[in-house]
Amino acid sequence: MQRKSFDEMPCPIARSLERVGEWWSILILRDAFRGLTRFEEFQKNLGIAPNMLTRRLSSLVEAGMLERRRYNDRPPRYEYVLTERGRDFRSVLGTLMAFGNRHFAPEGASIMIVDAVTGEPAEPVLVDRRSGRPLVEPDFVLAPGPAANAATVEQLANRKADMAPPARTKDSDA
Amino acid sequence: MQRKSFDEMPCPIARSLERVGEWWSILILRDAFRGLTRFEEFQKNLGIAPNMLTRRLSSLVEAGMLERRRYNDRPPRYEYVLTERGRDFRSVLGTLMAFGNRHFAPEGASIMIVDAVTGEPAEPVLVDRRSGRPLVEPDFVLAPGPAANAATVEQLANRKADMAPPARTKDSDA
DNA sequence: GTGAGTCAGTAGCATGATGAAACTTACTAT
DNA sequence: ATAGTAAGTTTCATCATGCTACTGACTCAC
Repeated sequence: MQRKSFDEMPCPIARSLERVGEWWSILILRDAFRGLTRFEEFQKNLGIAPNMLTRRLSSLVEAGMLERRRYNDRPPRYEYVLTERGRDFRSVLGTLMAFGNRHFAPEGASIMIVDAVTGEPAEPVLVDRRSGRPLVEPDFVLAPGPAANAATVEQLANRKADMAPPARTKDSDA
Repeated sequence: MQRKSFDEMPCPIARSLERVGEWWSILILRDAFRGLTRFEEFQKNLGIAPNMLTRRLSSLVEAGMLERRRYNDRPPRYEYVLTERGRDFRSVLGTLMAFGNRHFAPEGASIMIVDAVTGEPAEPVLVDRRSGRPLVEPDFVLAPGPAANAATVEQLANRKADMAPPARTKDSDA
């Protein structure tokens, strides 16, 4: 069975995962952010099999996250560099890193984001750019966007308090 | 071949992906944030095969992201609710949603985060909680944490400008 | 008290994704 | 001419994914 595609789903999370959700893809992007560009560099650093690396790099190029470019003509040699879209993935990696450090690093953080000048560790939080307010539960909610379909609208209407713990009501009225 | 484990890697991103990086897992969490709790709800909404759903729910429970709890005794019925750790995954979903909306929603956003009062769409950015400054390239950099191993330290030392485009130097001195 | 429906799964099997190891191509360096 | 490097491709085993059908334990309508 082919892996089911998320691409038809109207959800931006599903669409993103369709491009970067495969095994290895995100780690390749992580390494690209750390400055790796060459096939061999990725291969050594990740311990990935070369055939897998070929497939993942190709799909990331196809998704517009990486650009494959020849840096040497004879012999032909290629490197993979982040595109603008790829660089925009930074915030996702940032939150994922922070999440991992909070929950899966019992020995303490092994890598973190720090102030470039002071060296002070940063504490990444997601906020609204304009107001600067953190995007947390009661202040901000999920809502259908301009391109939402009926199903999305209905699903969101069914429970506005999208991040709420178990304030279940359906049991009674179903 | 068994899927290679990321768990031994000292990287918080790799560790997180080990728990939530499988196909479907993140979409299940997304639905949990939208208020779904029951097996059947997930199954219908995602269009996932029931055996896959069973496996993914179990692994998310094992990872401490969801809690399986009995809400009915006769017959035994279970629901899956986000744990504290699971709720902490919110920021990752938020950035992923924003990223997907920016790059893979040509028809426009179908779902977004809005101000609960005004309905104004939020623009999610990642900032340092204390200073409020956005976590972007020249101001903030990656650095080894207290639990970093030698390899991590060296890799980061090799290129401090972690997000920099192709300012390659290794060609010349290698 | 029989049949239909609901909920939360299991079981069986086809197919495709993942992975290890070996091999290839096209050069450069000694 | 031999070894080494960089960027892959090929082959093949095995594991994960996915579809369909089925089960178990009940509840509710008639």
